[in-house]
Amino acid sequence: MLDRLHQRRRTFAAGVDMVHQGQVDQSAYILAKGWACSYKLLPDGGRQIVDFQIPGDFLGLRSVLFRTADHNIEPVTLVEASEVIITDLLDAFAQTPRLATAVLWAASRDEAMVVEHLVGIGRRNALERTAHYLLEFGARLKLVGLGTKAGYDCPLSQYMLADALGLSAVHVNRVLRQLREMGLLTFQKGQVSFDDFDGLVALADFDKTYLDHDGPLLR
Amino acid sequence: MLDRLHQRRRTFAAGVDMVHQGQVDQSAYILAKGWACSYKLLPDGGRQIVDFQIPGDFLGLRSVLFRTADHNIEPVTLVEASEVIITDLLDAFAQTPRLATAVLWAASRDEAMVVEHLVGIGRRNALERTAHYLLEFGARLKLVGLGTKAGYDCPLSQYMLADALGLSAVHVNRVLRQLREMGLLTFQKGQVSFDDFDGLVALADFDKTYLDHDGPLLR
DNA sequence: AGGATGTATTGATCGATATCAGCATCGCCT
DNA sequence: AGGCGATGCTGATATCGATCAATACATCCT
Repeated sequence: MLDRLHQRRRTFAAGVDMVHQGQVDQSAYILAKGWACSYKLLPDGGRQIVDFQIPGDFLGLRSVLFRTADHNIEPVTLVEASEVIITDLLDAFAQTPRLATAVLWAASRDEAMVVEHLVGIGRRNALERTAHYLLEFGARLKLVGLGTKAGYDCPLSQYMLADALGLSAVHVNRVLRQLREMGLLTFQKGQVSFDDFDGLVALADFDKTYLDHDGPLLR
Repeated sequence: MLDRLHQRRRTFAAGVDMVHQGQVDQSAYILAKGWACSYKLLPDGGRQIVDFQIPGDFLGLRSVLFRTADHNIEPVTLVEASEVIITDLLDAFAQTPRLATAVLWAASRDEAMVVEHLVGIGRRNALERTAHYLLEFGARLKLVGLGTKAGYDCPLSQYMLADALGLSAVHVNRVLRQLREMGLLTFQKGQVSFDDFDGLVALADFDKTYLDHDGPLLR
């Protein structure tokens, strides 16, 4: 059903916003290739990255529901995405009510991730938080076949990681070094390697099941 | 339509969890009276409050969709809430597709609030963050007729505020004092008074429109 | 009345992380 | 080849907010 809603495939260059705050009436997408990030700008020029999107993720749904975007979306790498005409999607709810539940479920999963980041930033220190974040990517990428228990390709710079973790880039660098020296994980040259997966999970208090809730309506 | 889904009215005493992490198959509610909060516990015993719910808010929807709760919900005051049988709700999507859109919209609004808190905790200092939070309550309460531009009743202790803001209770106390001494707002005896609304908005970089997006499907 | 508990308040000290500064490396552009 | 911007890395110092400790004041319980 969802497949029928896919429209033309579009590509976006890295670093050029696909959506920016305040923009109205833009489209939603399903990410096919590459990474993107959604973020908010602050008056002091800083930014907070709210989430990264990887292949398979829905993108821009909230902006469409609100008619005007409340955040920016920027491709981290070259991105390919299929446009979804949202009126078609909403109309489809009438014929396929389960689709509505599925979309609602996907939105809830997104919210759960944001909540997890909120908890991380609010109550975990830089080391735990960074470990948790990189573990989460591992779990998400594995779900779509882009990562293994050993590691994954990660196109993020330390600056982007910092904006996501609420840290300075300098401190991210130190934390990564510390994780490396503790023998837990190595992030170098665009490659994350889990050197001691269980140790990491323990340090970060990572819930290995938190992303594999049952899909929508399985029972 | 939603009204037909309301079931028996239930009351919950302050401080006794309505839902706790890991619990399966519990219900969702619509809050009729009182305040509640959803939070996550951390292994070190600390907690992060993710959001507060006020009358009119949906509560526990995510837990139901996931079948197992990923957070706790605790009444802050004596709470009255109407139970919503979730299978009824999902079934209703078939007859009333707009209901699905409306629920999706409500979920997105919740997510937008969590995102705003994430930005606050990640990139705003304690003063701005506290101001922003208290302004947001003002906006939300005004929407349901429980607050005015001048202020509102707020049953939160400084401890709860601290758990929501990612601060220590001691520091919340100092921040509140500072806001008071700056002539911006007073929070005492369960009463928040905006002494200089515009000054607060400026300090907190508060987007006065961020909660009055058009409702779902207005066009 | 007396004690327990929860909350608000303030001071003193400590520590995690930011900020500033500088250097090294690499790919890209001309 | 040379220059330049982006990124990674490290040291020195500054600052915000945590933590510890103590007091005051309620309310509730006995």
